[in-house]
Amino acid sequence: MPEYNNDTFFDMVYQVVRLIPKGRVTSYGAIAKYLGASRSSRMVGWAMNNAHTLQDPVPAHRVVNRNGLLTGKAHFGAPDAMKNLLEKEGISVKEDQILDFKKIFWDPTEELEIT
DNA sequence: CGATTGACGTACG
DNA sequence: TCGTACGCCAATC
Repeated sequence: MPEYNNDTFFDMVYQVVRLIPKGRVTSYGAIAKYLGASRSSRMVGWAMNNAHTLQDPVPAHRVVNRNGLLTGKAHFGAPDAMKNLLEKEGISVKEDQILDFKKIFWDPTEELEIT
């Protein structure tokens, strides 16, 4: 059974992802950059992978790559699970590509201030 | 314990 | 503009 790995980076990723407002999305790199590890964007993806095992829900469907492409949709079980969740929040998705991505993009480095 | 992989992104040619 | 190479760190093989 998975425990709460409050190491730092991973847990911070989970927290930021949970802070993503409904109907908004962000990118792995944006989160990594917010954490001060812009070059560790891959770890954000790994965090999401581990997030699947967490007890607390993590809206990983609101996290996409820099292109606004649903690269992680394959990890949701169903091919359209991620797309369904996004559209359910009012986000338009076409061919695994988020429409108006630039518009609904939620940048933690701007929306959230580093305390 | 060494090599490979992974939900990415940037740099370089 | 497109394709390839590398970095980053942890988990898995």
